[in-house]
Amino acid sequence: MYIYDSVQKKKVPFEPIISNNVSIYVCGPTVYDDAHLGHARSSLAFDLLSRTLKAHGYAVTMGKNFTDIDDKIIKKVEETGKNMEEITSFYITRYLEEMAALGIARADIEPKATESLGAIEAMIQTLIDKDDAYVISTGDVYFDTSKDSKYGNISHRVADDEDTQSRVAHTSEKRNPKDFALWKACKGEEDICFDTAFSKGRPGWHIECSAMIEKHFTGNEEYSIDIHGGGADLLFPHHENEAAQSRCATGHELSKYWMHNGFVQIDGEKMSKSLGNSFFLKDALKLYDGEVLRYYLNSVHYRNDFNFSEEELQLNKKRLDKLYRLKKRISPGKASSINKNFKKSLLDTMGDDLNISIALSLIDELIANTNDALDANPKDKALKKETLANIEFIDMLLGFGGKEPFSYFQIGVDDALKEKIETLIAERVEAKKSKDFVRSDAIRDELKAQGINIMDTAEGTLWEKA
RNA sequence: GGAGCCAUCGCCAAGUUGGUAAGGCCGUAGAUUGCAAAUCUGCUAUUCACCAGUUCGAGUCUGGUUGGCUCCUCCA
Repeated sequence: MYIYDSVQKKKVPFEPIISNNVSIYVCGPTVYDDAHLGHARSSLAFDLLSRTLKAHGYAVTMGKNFTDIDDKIIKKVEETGKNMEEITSFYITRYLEEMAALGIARADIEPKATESLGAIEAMIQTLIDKDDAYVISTGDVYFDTSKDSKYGNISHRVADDEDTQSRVAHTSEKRNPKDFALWKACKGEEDICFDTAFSKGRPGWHIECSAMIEKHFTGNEEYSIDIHGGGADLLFPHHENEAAQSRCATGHELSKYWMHNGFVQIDGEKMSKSLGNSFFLKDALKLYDGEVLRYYLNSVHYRNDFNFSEEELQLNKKRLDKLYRLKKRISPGKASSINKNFKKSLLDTMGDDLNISIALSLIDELIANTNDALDANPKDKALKKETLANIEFIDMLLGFGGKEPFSYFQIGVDDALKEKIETLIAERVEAKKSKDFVRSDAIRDELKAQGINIMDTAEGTLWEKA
């Protein structure tokens, strides 16, 4: 299969460092607030990657961290009076619940910064010993970017020391303007800090990921992991710095491939805290089913920016509905074996750097063809069973279409309403029998007013929630 | 100021190595239906922001113009 490597800036054949095994590390969230749609998109992108690799026969080990030591978390501690652990565990739990609602599998390894302090300290000490890092008078530890001749290779930034335009304030004790903090010494007594040989303090953001990767992945003599992922905004400086410190500490490259997902935008602008245009996942999940959100957020290629709109979401729901209508048509039943050509086409297109657009069009084609065949021969049992198997495969590979089809169309309808609907439908069937179309149409309108659409089929009158 | 990405039908969106524009929504004509809905069939970009170049041939390559976004500060 092929993936797009954002360091080489092109689509390249994927060859794992250890045959048939794939190690992926994705930068996870800093747990100081609720996850927004952007977090969802990143998780979704790499979930899709993991599923695709597995479907291609690879054994995948996925790592995704939680940054649970950070300035913003400390700020939250000060604001709320709660302790750090209370805050981080609350948001971690919430994050995992929301990702589960989107059909995202848990990572195999979910390291936290607080649980990786030993590895972090060891890596910093190694760098200090090699003089690739240095301690300044305050106790802060900086990485010396001039010691890494390849610094800049990840983001393709010119490794000059000019950066006169940079908005980063310079610390006078830094050897080079580009040097970044590996360790921040604590300033006051109330600071949350940990003891080390070099100073009392806490880790910088970049070192966490490098240390966690070294702790949990073995890699080979050339690379620590196969694929390092994250949002496009992490390319610089985060991934550049990770790569540099790991290279200097271990003597080999951090990751063989780098993949970055595009942003979720609102009205053409990146969704972010500072712009105040965040759409939180918890709010989105109140309004829409997780599966619909998943389908929608995955409908645009992972590398492209995604302009979120509720209208588009509704249109995408209609597209998903068609899959479920077909499933309704062939349910209940037992799946037989999948259509080989369909499976191959889907695997091939997803294997081409996750070409979801083609994958979705293949599914639309399957739906149309199957409906057509079923129109011609409604009792084609073999086709029904094969289609069920095809849909099972879609669910496994792409993560939608797995629900029981009748319940899919009844999401958000309570039992009382269900009973009322059934009663009205029964009444309408009687009215239709006696050709009382005025009454039957009135019932249909009444249901429609409540967001319930009905359709008369060969199998009887069916209803769905709009 | 520096670096990069993007620009395809009314809307969303595919389009590796250049070879003659997927799919969805909407619209529309029909089949089916008591009428609808659902389903199916047909139609719907000689054209890929603009200008120039390379080529037998470019949405795809090169240069430029315009517009949008992102990174250089925490960020998925």
